[in-house]
Order: sequence, then structure tokens, then C-alpha cells
Amino acid sequence: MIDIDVTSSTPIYAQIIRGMKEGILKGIFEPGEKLPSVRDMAKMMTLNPNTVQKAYKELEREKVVVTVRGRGTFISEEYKPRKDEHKLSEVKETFKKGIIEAFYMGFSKEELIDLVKNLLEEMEGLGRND
Amino acid sequence: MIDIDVTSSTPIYAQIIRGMKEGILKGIFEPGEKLPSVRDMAKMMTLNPNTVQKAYKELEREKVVVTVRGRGTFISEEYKPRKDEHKLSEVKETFKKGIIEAFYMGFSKEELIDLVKNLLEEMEGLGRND
Amino acid sequence: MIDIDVTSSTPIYAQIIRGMKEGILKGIFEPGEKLPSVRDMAKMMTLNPNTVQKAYKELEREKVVVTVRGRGTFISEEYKPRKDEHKLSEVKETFKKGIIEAFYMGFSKEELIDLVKNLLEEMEGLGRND
Amino acid sequence: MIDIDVTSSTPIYAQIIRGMKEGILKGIFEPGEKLPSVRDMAKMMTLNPNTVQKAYKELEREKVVVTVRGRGTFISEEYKPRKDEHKLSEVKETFKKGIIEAFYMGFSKEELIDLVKNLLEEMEGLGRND
DNA sequence: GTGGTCTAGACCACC
DNA sequence: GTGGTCTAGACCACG
Repeated sequence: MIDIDVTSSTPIYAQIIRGMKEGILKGIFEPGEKLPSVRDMAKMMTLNPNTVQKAYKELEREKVVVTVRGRGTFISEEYKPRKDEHKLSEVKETFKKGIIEAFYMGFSKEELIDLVKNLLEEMEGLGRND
Repeated sequence: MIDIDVTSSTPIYAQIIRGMKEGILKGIFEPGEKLPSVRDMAKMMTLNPNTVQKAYKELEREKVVVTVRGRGTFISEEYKPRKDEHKLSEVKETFKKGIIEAFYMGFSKEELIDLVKNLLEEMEGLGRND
Repeated sequence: MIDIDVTSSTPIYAQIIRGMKEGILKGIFEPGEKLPSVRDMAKMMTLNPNTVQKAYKELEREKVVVTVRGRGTFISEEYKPRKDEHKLSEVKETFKKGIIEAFYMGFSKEELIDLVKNLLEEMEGLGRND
Repeated sequence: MIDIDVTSSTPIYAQIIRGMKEGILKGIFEPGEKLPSVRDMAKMMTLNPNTVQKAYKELEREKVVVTVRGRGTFISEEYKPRKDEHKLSEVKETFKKGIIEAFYMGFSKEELIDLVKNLLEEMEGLGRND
């Protein structure tokens, strides 16, 4: 379902969050769709339930997902992107970090832009303004 | 010299590494130039010498910097970028993470490319093919 | 577990690294096996945890060992030796140093080869092609 | 004269010692030959005189070299190799270290023996029982 | 003066 | 529980 690398330095809960978001953007998860329960998800991915719990909580906080008491967790029907300043600067930092590392691998500006464009294509279905 | 945000979740030593690399790419540090000694740098940034040491060591491992016995640490004269597989996938992951987050803020593909291009311009002097 | 000579000029962390590698080659540590936690190892060897940590980190950098978040450090399941130029010349230097010193003790070429062969036998189980 | 790498982790004075010994074994320095003064040597190799001094002192301690007050330092006429226990175990340790690292680079026993043999041939003129 | 190592002890995020 | 980071302070080898 979601690729998890337990040896990665990225926390597992963060990998889940990212994987969910990617899945939603790619259309693998449809708005309104029900997610597996924390327990099931944990069993399926052989993870600690606490870890999955933490990911769900964060996704809910970001309004990517909503939990209905007694019914379960669902992909938000209408996710309203908010361009808040803090988040924006975080994203910028992420790109900056990538750019610096890319230059240190010998990439030119053009190659770098191409790399990003390729990644965009690779993630087919992303970025549709729907 | 290097901006450090002690409240950031990014470890201080990693911020130093990134800051140094950025400084070198921007031409603020010249190849062959001597870095402040571990102690001096620590004093300047009111950090523990061990923290600075850790950053310097990692920079040396990446061949960004060389240490000369008894004399200090210097910017590498000739840094040969090597496109190692592992590093490349790391960079890709970084960009992917940025892309997903950006889309979740409502960016379109075009806006995203523009964002990257702007960041590139902002970092004046980067990516020179010298 | 691992012999440490605190009076040696070889840093303790380096002795741990070497000891671990030797143990793995000898089959004392099996692939996938869990290492003692940093704290436990430190307690067992009456060392500071930071020292053990440093050794573990370096072993991880060399891919001899992997750390799994929240669970601990494990012997790599599949260690892929890579003959990198830098490392090779390092090994050559080590042998060259040994050869020079041996000759200065009056060893002949034949005696020297025998010495190496004996050392190889002594380290039973090393160099298995598995 | 002697290759020195100031960025190496091997102390410079140790590199000098090793270089001298290698030169003697190779016949580049003849027994009885006069060595440059500490000051000249330091100037020639752009090193700190203290460093050269230290190397000379150690070479004298090992009786590889003799200093005649007022005349200078000379290669020993008759160097009598002594197989002292301590030195022997040191050499063994050096080889052991090399062996472990070599195995970790994927060398087989045979390849390792070949490597050592090649190094021996490379160092033409070494090991003559003269 | 330089970096390298080590100890002691603390706090934190993650699982 | 695990490893990761940081501070404080000490000692050492080297040049």
C-alpha cells in the first residue's frame, strides 16, 4: 500500500503521511473513501499501532482526513489548500535543501529543472486543479 | 556567518553543513580558504565545540573540506562532484517531498516550476560550471 | 565481547569497529542479528555511550550495520562489498606499512608471506565466499 | 624526496619515518650516507622543523640512523634487526587490520595473498637479506 | 595553536 | 525501550 523504509532517517509516521498524501494526489484514494482502521493498517504494514495513530492524527490536524466517531476515518471530501506563510517557507526550505545538494552533485541549473520536471511527470496525475 | 535556528527540528550540525555548502556555492567561501577553527566557530555561534566538530567532520567526509594536521580546516581546492546513486535518490526524495507538500498547498505544476526557478535566481551565483 | 585496550593509541571507537567487523567475518555475529543497544554495550564495556554510538554510526555509514528506528541496530542482512578506489589504496597503505616494518625486523619475503598466511588461518572462517 | 600528505590522518612525522625506512630498504639511501640537516630537510619539504626533528629522534631511537654531534645524522652502517615481541605483535596487528578491511572489500584469501605479493614486487629491492 | 577523543549527563523524538 | 543531539569540560597528539 505505502512503501515504508524502517531504516530511513525519516520517521515512519512521516512516511505514512507522505504516502497517504501522494496516494490522494494520484487518485489512488478517492475523496470520501474510508481508510483502514488504525489497527488494521498497523497489522497490514506490520507497524506499531501507535505509529499509525500518530500519522492519522496529523493527517486529521491538516484536514486531509476526517474521523467520524464510531464510523472510522475518511479522506476529506473537500480539501481546501491554504497557502499559509509558515508552510510555504517550509516547502521553500525543502526545495532549497534539494537544490544545494543537487548542485553539490554537479547538476547545472538546466539539469536541475529537468530533474524536477521529470519527477512531476513521474508522479502521474498530480497537480490537477480539481 | 551562518544562520542557525536552534528551535528548528533540523539538527544544528546539519544546519552548519548546509550553511557552509550554500556559502561555498555562493562564493562567500573561496576554495582553499581557511575556516574558523572549531573553537572559534563555536564561540562565534555560541555553540558547543563538539557540535561544530561534528559538522566539520561530515563536511570532510563529503570532501567539501579538508583538514590539515595542526593547521586547521580548509575549503577543498577542487571538489569533484560525484553522482552517486544513493545521494541522487536522496535528492529525488527531497524534491518529491517538496512537490507533494506544494501540491497540498494548492500549487499547480507551473507555479511549482516557477517557485523552483525563483529559488534558483535567489541563490545568485550557484551552479556555476567552474 | 570485544577486546578493548584503553592504553592503545588506536581510538576505542575504532577498536569497536574493527572488533565488530572481525566478529561478523568470523561468524560470531550473524546477519540480521541485533546488536546490544548503545547503552547496554556501553555498560558491558564500561564505556561512555557516546563512544559506542560513534562506532555504531560509522559501522552504519559503511553499511555493515543498519539501525531500525526505535528498535535498535542490526547486522546488515546483505553486505555488498564495494571495491572503492579510496578504500583500496588505504588497505594497500596498511599492508605497505606492515611490510616495511616486517622487513625492518629482519623478515624475508617468504617469512612475510607465511606470516600473512598464518594470520589468515588464525582467523578461522574468514573470507568465506557466501 | 619523501611523499608527504599533510591531509592524511597519519602524522607527518610518522610518514617521514616510514619514507626513510622505505628509502633505505630500496637502496635509495646507502648505509653511512649523510642525511640533510633537520633544518634543510624541513625547508626542502616545507615542513615544521619540529616535525622533522621528531622523526629523526624516533629513527635514532630505533637505531636506523645515528647522529654524530657536530657532524650530522647518518644512515646506520650496520642495522641489526631485532625481533622483539612487542614490535612483532604490532606488525601482526597491522596486517590483521589490513586483512579485515580487505575481506570487507570482498577480497578472497587468494586475492589477498596476491595483493600482498604484488605489493612486495612493487617495492623492488626490498627484503634482500643483506 | 589545531583537531581528535572521551566522559558525564541531559533532553528529545520515535516506536 | 531505542537511537540522535547537544552541552560542558577534560586530556592528548600534532605541528
